[in-house]
Amino acid sequence: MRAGETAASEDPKERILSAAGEVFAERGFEAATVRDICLAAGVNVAAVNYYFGDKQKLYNETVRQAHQRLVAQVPLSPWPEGTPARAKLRDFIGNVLERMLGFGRPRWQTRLMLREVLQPTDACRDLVEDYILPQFQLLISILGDLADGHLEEPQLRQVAMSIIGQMFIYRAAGDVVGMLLPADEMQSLHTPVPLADHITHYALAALGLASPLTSSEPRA
Amino acid sequence: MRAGETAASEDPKERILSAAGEVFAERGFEAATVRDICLAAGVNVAAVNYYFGDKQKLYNETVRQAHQRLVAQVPLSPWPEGTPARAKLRDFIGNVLERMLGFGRPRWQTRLMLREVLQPTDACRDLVEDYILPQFQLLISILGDLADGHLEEPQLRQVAMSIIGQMFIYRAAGDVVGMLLPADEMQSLHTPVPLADHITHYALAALGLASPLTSSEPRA
DNA sequence: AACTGATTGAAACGCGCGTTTGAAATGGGC
DNA sequence: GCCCATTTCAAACGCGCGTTTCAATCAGTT
Repeated sequence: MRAGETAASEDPKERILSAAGEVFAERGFEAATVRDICLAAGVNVAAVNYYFGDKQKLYNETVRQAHQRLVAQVPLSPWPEGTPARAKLRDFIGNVLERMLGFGRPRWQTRLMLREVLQPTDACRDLVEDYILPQFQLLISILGDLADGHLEEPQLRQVAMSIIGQMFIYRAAGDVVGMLLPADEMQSLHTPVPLADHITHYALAALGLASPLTSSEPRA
Repeated sequence: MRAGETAASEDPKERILSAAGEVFAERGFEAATVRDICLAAGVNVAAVNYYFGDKQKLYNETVRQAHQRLVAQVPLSPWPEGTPARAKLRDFIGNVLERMLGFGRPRWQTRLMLREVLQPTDACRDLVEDYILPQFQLLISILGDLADGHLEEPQLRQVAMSIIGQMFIYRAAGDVVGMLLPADEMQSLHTPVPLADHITHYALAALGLASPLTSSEPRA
């Protein structure tokens, strides 16, 4: 009866992982129930223990898989040689924002990662080493190119953290951000593309590589 | 027998609220148990229901009280007239960071607020209106003074959100930040005072009101 | 068709949770 | 000293959770 299903996968293990991703991301480990996950996956409650052992192991596996898929679908250095550093910066920021806030890809993957960042469990160390740290180092290297020897590593890291913070708040505290801003502005200025422009310009101006935000001259 | 207790309050209602604050902040609403809270408060399990009705009402009351205490102890405009805007900016950033990251005051108060920001419940709307929005508007007005008419309100709000994001990440994702930075640097450069200097300078430089981060000239 | 190991299913188990109970303890007013 | 409202306490209740059970079903082999 493989014509009966609409969009569900054949393999029950896959279906459970996918449903678990959504439920864990939405409600967190504690509040998510095995029964809800199994209902969403269309399998019996016993299936979780049959395939994964227990709820904790299912969670670990869900995080591991979500994290590996994220790593796989994010190329680390997509630029042809000779690309100007400021173009790389703009691209980097745009990509991260698109991944964090955009509507491509299932939302629950990054939401699950966010939960780990906000309140790390055992699964977090791998996530940082495989996914976050490489991106952080890429940003540092771009900033190093931009500063051209005028900034020490510690200062580069400070600037990098500033840039990440500016993106992070929209993902982590989006609801409250929405309460602080006019609704129309939220949709026009605080979405991936204009935000990427702003954060990039803000950084370049602070580094003396673009005109200050207060002037209307073209960028240096 | 008021000499008998060491640091515990007399009033059981107070003791429950205080214990609940710590436990809710540490583990979240779902994972926190009424039994743990009562054990920490040194009262019987029935006391929660006797004084507050149920767990949910206790949580609401805990958030409400933590939020009101925060509001009460944060003066909104502590500057004498004529204080330069850039000094106000440095003060504002320093104060927020000190409140978020510093070791004065019980940690659980801001941690509870953070939980509300990350995943708002009913208690969040009041928190935003009474506590966060006024601070946000104060920051906007400081930035307005600094920009001196060269920036429109929407741009001011973008810059304000950038500044808040730079502080917020340290509070919300401190664990992961610690994994990305050398341990000694975390303690020397990413603590309230040096961070406030950095974020202030970053903003002023971006606004063209201080020398770029890449130069070693004194600030303009 | 019969056997066999892997998978599914409905029902139940034990446990810890929030909550309730009803009696015991407490303490101020007469 | 007694009364009565308030507060405390140990014990229990009902429920939903993660987990287990074991019989039913399925799929591949002979």
